[in-house]
Amino acid sequence: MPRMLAEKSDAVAAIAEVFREHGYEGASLSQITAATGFGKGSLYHFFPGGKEDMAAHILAHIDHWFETELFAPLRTGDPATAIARMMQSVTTYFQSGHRICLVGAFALTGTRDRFATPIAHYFRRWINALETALHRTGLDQTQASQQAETAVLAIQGALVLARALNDETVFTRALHRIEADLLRPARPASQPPTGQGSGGLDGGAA
Amino acid sequence: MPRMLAEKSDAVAAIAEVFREHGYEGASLSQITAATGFGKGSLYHFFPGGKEDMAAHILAHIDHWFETELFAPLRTGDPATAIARMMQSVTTYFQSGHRICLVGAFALTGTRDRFATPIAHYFRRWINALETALHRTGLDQTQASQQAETAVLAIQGALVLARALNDETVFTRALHRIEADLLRPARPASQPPTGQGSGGLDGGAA
DNA sequence: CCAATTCTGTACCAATCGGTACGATCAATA
DNA sequence: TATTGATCGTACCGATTGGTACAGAATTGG
Repeated sequence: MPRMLAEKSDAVAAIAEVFREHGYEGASLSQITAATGFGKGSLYHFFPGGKEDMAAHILAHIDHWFETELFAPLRTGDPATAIARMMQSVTTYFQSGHRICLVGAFALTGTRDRFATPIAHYFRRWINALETALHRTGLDQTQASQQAETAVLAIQGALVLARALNDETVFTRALHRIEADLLRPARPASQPPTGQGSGGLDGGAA
Repeated sequence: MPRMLAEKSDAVAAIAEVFREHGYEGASLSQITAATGFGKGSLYHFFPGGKEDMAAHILAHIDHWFETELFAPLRTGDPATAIARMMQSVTTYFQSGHRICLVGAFALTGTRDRFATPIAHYFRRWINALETALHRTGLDQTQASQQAETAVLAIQGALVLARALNDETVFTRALHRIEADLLRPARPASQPPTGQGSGGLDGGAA
């Protein structure tokens, strides 16, 4: 069987950057050919489904990287170490806020409807993995769930705000605070702020 | 002088929704004409600069709305009341997470470079106004600044995550937590955020 | 070596892109 | 009501869109 002259995965990373820059709908094939160095022929050979096929491969690639690099350690490794490693990996991966989260960006436009399943899976697994780690540090299930959701949410917010203000210190400052919150020793059943409770029951999504 | 047959501002709101749906680069003029009901003639009469002109007007409109509805009360009104009102307005404006923040979405793609100034101004003024309110509740300047940045950041993250998971409870849960954090009575001089202290466990981020 | 198969550049397609031109249409004033 | 100038629809422009077709270059197994 003839080996490939070039790797499909070579293109995936380059295309991802085009999507990061212009969004899914805003990215044109000519920009993609320029960024990858591949002609349309090669592109449609690798990705017969066109742009949608490319985006699907990119999301799968991102998902796989986070799974092995972050999620798995959170689920099975030493919790505190895995959490510290997560913050480190996130900082590196997002280049201290200079690089955006493609999954988060996709979630904000109509692109979400096309890729709703992988987008939701990505964040759900991230939150669940972090929740598992927190639970194993001694936090009760409810607090672990809340903290995990809050942390992932804050990372996304940090990416938005750092880019909006064009200030990477916003990102690094936020990540330090998030890490401190996560590694803070478990509090013994702190009383909820009000009787309201904000629907504290588990938020199983649809 | 002939009165206007239709208001420019009528179009602004409709165009904003198109941008929310498809992003700036992904929004086409035909989608805009369909959404507004205006033909290209009217559109280019109102916005001689084309798409970029439209987006600039939209950003100005959003900025003005937030300025009068949120920022001004935060700066001059009763702090606790203004903060509570802010959370209420944010919930309504973003429809509990079903509607995205156009400014935040613009910040994530290359669109940011086109509108860097209004985007940065929007978030900077939001943070500053909230910081002022917090300072007037008794928080010292450093803590007020930190809390304000954290809150605005969390709101943006809540919008991303709620849309990604298609679960509005993520948004409402986050907003309740943010409000509780903001209105929590000032703590007496906890150590500044620069300290990496916390657990003192193995080394933190780079 | 050569054939088989994988890869890749180019030409091409209908459709649509953002934008312009311009005559028709409208409401208000005089 | 006639005039006026803002408002609006439509036809049209060159350029570009996402996508297809296909011949030829590259790379392997035999």
